[in-house]
Amino acid sequence: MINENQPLQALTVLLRASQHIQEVIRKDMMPYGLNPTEFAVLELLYHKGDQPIQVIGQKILIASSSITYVVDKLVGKNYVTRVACAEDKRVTYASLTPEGRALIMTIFPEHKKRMEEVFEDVSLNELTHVIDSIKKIGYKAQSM
Amino acid sequence: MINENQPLQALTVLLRASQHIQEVIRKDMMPYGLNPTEFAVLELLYHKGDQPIQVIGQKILIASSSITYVVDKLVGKNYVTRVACAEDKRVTYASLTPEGRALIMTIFPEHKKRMEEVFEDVSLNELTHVIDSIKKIGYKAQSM
DNA sequence: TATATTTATCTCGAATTCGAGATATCTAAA
DNA sequence: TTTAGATATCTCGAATTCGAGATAAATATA
Repeated sequence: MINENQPLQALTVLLRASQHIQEVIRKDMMPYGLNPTEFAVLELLYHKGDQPIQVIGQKILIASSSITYVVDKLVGKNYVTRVACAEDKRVTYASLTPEGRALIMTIFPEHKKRMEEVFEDVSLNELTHVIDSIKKIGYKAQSM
Repeated sequence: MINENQPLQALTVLLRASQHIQEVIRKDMMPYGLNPTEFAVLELLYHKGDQPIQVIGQKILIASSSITYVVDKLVGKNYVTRVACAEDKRVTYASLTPEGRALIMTIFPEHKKRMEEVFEDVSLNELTHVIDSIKKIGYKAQSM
């Protein structure tokens, strides 16, 4: 593969790697009865605190109507509650329940280890460069 | 962000970039009435020739039952036909129709240009390293 | 103040993807 | 040859995601 088709090769490699990683996450979450989106929401709330539905959608790149569905699921499993915003009555926060917090505190360290595994064949120095480059690519794509 | 959480940062950056790129592709294909999966199938057939349903699924990482659905859609649009395999009667090939070939021959050069745009902020040398690293990461994830 | 616009969430129906199981065919082993 | 297991495709129902539109609330403008 020479330079001519480098961007297309980069595209393929990038998208396939993402799919494989997402598959790892999907399998890791299955025993907990979570899909990757539900996990992403729990992780967001755990690390960033209560978040408006709207903001969750922006952070994990999912439409607001889809977030409503995911939060419904998590509420049904008693991992999340909806909390009305006092200042702006249009806004509803999603908030971890004690059960939700306990679950994500169990899952997250395992997830972190697994991701260290995924990236273990790439040196720290290499990974730093990769992050820089992929950031540029992501920003560019976002702006298009 | 120091090294402690580098793998998690890499994960986020990688998955988000992929989502943004896929969104670019989705929007680019919309005027042609194709979704990204349908485009991926047409592109595969265009570059690799007729392919068994099964193989298409492996190449674009989609379940065989989903490929059946996608190929049905493309057959309905008259871009693809099913061709029985003479040697192995279990196998059905998907094959581009003249209309399908004409369409992908129109779309593909535009797609290529767009992807060059996506990656234009990263030098060729940089991109070579990125491809190497992401390949390693993808292989690792695939093996887990 | 009254009206128009924007924003946040939700409802609803459609599209896409999946997994489990069915069917037909092929291959290997007894 | 017959049987058992493997393989390729498809059917079906469920899960997930989306976009369009509805509703309520906040904000900006006349």
